Amino acid sequence: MLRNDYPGQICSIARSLEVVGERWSLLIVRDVMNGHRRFDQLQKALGVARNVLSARLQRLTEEDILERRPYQRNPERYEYFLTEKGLDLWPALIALLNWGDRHSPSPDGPPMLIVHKECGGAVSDRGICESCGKVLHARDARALPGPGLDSETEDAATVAAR
Amino acid sequence: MLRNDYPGQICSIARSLEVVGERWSLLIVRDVMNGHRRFDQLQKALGVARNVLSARLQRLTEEDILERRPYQRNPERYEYFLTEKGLDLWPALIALLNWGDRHSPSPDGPPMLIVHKECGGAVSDRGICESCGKVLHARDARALPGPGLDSETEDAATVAAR
DNA sequence: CGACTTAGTTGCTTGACGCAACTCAGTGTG
DNA sequence: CACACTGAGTTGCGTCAAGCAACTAAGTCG
Repeated sequence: MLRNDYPGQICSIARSLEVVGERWSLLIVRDVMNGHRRFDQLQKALGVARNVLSARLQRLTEEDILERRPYQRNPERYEYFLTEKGLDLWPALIALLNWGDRHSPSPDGPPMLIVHKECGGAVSDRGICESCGKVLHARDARALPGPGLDSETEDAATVAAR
Repeated sequence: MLRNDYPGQICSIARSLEVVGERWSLLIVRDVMNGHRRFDQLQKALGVARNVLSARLQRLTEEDILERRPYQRNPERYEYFLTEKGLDLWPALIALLNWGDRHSPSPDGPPMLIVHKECGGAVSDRGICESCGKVLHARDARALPGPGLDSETEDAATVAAR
């Protein structure tokens, strides 16, 4: 049992945070959503310590949020994918993203935009397309670099936009 | 500067987590939403160490998520209230709550139910009333103890339901 | 043959958290 | 008057998690 539990808490929020409330966990989920799938890719994108990344990937895999699939043999190499449970974290990520944009705005606008793949509309804080009104899910949306992203971080942006 | 930052991250999710991603922060916000306003009340409800609670309340106040107001003098005693910024975390909390209910269900059903004050309808994972369809905010909803709450924790439930 | 790649693991250090005890100002009780 | 109690913290100490750097393992490339 890891230490990040909340003993005595019966609420589902607490139960969720036991799993995804650990430092880096949600950012790992976000990056896997944005197309980062391999250990080194995630490590470089996040700047997280390798041992911590290793521990988180293991925990997230155990919790059925990520799935570890081999993509080659000799030597065995693995990629990480989101399960349905992992993809279902999308509304929470969107809520946090919009909260950040609204209350700690960067001077030039949001660093990352989320748009509805189908119609290109902006996505609201509730994960709803503001142009067509549909309630969206992780697969319906795409992240694009926003105006608040300064030039020195362009490479990170282009990776994230894939 | 506290350690819980994510250097090199430009994303708003990371910026949000710098503030509310610390252990206990979101649970404190949840409890203040549910009517806990005083130090000892929060400490007992959460079971968090007093020094940690003290540090979190200070940080959340600095970040303008909570507001500290005196409710008596001699000796000075304070209560904590949510600011608009704090109340705006509601969609994120609802998303996490619903994710927990969906993916790590307790045997007897959810331990806590969120309902629309006005019409009593259930609240969806997007913070939308399932009976009247309105997009809700923190003040429009109320938490009630759910069927998954076992008898031994009834006192916590009644407090949370206020 | 040595350098590079990928995916980790190991060892060490620092810092955050948990726990218990203490403070401080005032109130209530015998 | 002495003593216990309340509320809101603060202090000190030990432990566990996170950061950092170096190392391993299996295979590929030049």
